[in-house]
Amino acid sequence: MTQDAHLADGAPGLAHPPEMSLRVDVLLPRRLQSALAYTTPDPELVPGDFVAVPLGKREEIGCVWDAAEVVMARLPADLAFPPPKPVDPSRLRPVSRRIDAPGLPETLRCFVDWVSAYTLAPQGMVLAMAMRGWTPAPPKSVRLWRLASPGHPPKLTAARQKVLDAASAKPMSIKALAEKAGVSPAVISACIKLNLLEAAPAEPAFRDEAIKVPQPPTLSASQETIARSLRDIVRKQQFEAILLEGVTGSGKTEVYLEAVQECLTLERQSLVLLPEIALSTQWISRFTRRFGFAPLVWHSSMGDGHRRRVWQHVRSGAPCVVVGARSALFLPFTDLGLIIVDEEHEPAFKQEEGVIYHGRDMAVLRARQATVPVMLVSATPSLETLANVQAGRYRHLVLPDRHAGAALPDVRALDMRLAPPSRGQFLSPTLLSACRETLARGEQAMLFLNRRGYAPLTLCRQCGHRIECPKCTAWLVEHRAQRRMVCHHCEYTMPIPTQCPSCAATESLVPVGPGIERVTEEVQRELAGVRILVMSSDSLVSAEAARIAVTQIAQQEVDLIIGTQLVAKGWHFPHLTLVGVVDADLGLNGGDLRAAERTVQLLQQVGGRAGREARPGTVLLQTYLPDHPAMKALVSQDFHHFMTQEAANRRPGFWPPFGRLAALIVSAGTPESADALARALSDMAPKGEGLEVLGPAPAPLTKLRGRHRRRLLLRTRKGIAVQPLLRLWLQKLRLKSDQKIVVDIDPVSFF
DNA sequence: AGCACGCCGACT
DNA sequence: GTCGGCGTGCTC
Repeated sequence: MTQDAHLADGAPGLAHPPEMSLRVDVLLPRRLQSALAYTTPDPELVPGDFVAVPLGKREEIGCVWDAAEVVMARLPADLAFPPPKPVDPSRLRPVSRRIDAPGLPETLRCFVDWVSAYTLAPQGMVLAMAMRGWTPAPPKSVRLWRLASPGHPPKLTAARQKVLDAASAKPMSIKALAEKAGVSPAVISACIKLNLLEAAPAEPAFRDEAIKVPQPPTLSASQETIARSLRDIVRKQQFEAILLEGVTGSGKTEVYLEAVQECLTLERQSLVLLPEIALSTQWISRFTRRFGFAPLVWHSSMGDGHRRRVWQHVRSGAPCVVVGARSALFLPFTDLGLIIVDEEHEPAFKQEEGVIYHGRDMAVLRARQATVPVMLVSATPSLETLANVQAGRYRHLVLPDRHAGAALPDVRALDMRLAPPSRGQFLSPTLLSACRETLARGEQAMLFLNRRGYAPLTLCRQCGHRIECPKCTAWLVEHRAQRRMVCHHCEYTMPIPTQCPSCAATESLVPVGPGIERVTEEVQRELAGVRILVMSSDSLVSAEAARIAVTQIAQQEVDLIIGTQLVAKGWHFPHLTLVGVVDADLGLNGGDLRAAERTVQLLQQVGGRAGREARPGTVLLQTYLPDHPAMKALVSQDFHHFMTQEAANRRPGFWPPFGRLAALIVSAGTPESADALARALSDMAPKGEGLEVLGPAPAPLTKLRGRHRRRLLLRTRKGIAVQPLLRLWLQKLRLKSDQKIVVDIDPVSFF
């Protein structure tokens, strides 16, 4: 365009005032370390606003972010890091436009900054989690308005009173209200301006279903005492962390739902985190029965429409209860009043991919930033949480006994060295006869084995060859139902070979060890005619399938349940009285720091499925290590004694929670490259008082998905922040194209 | 997502 | 020495 054409457009020509050009930082939901700088003429643009910005040739939606100094100022000193060097002002491009929609609340931006600084994940990746569910153009639905309670009663004209009367029934659109009240839309607008009316949540998803009559539970005296404390805590609206502990079946859920009720009474928002979505079906129906309406459900496999509705509802500040997976922490709550983390000890709260964070720990942080209480709930709390109780940081509330007088199950270890199963079988005679007796009494039994498939290993009897995954250091697991060999660590599968891939011998391949398919076969053989239900991630692929299974069990359409991990969850099976653990030692191998703790937590949870009603339950643990502290703890049911021992084991070495860990997982295309990088890291390792670098060691899965892995572990004393050390350390080296380092702060899994 | 840039192999 | 494929990293 020429100068003349410009003038011809009616521009003020030479008198054109220099366009006021303000600098704004915009964070984009992608792999970006920090916000990018843009310019804008709009002085109204504030942090949190969504904007469209040019990025290369494309246009992207991002969020106006707080200036680097502001971000640094709100991080604690030990998480702060040098701000990125400023870009040349001439390179800045202007923001395309502001998007007219509610932005990200400051509390959520704070949370994003903190999570990014803590986990060392790119800030943009963390923002991406906070923007899931947000779409640039929410479908223009008609805004609905409802009565509000204005601070000061303003002038009420006759017309306005008519509007208020009309609005008292239910939220309505401006047009509908005007018609009903017989006034002009202008009166409605005035009411809105005077805060007599407020926007109702766009789609009140939790009132979608017919509201039924709430059924508040009848609480026992001890439950009521705890419930009263929880309600008091919620009413204070201060940050406080509470451990709510109670054995399986003690009615923890009913009790913490009282806290949720209190939060609803305050007209504020509650967030309940569950470790897995599989759990949510039963939880939702329980909640719905209690409150008469359904909660807002949030997890990663929800559809976009649903997700958008939940996001908008939460953003509107309208009171609600969200139940969800850890990612629900990144919802834009504007009036959060309470966070609950159910089954807080569950390792599933740890996100192991992308942004690696611990849902439980981040929940405590989110609660602190929002100055609201957070309640961690478990029958078998993690050592981390118990240490926080011990240190006086968390309040400890304990539900002493099982609800309705049900007794805790009787737990016995079956020493497999003394009474082994028949050759090629995995169920000891004792366990089998216990199953028979239980079924004969018309009760249900459950066998637990945390191993999918037919057998964990397929071996050639001729040459000793083991069938392995070509991409991972792992055996392929035979899945007879699918007629395939499956790798449990990557997507690799192959047909079941008819001859040995190594020596070509036929009929020489034998299964070694049990998986639940093999146990199922054994039960069919030993307990003929028994109605079996298999519960594993292979057999229950959807929430619907899980729901049907639970109903079948409750209605006694099955006699015996065989399951993996999945059966350990909070299910309530009223007729189940016997739980058999096929291989109680399974989780103890592998040199994991928390192997024993986790075994006790898992098996106690599984055992807790037995005898939840009138008839007493029995738990039988098949073990070759009956003297292991974990087995002894399960038999004596003295969880706290065991955890005291665990603490004593970890304290001298400064293992968590008495010190801090960060894992560096090095991976490369070749073993040599992986070794070289691991050595380079090791050579440049930070040194100093109270810190130690362990490794490099081959990661437990030396090869995973075709990549060769090594592991280093940074262990520091309490009070030494690992993040600045790691930043400096990693800054020093340049990675080759095939090399990668993943940082895992506070690792939970050692794989 | 799309493009620049750099490393490495093949060819004039 | 130079061309060009492809893989990584940057985009403000």
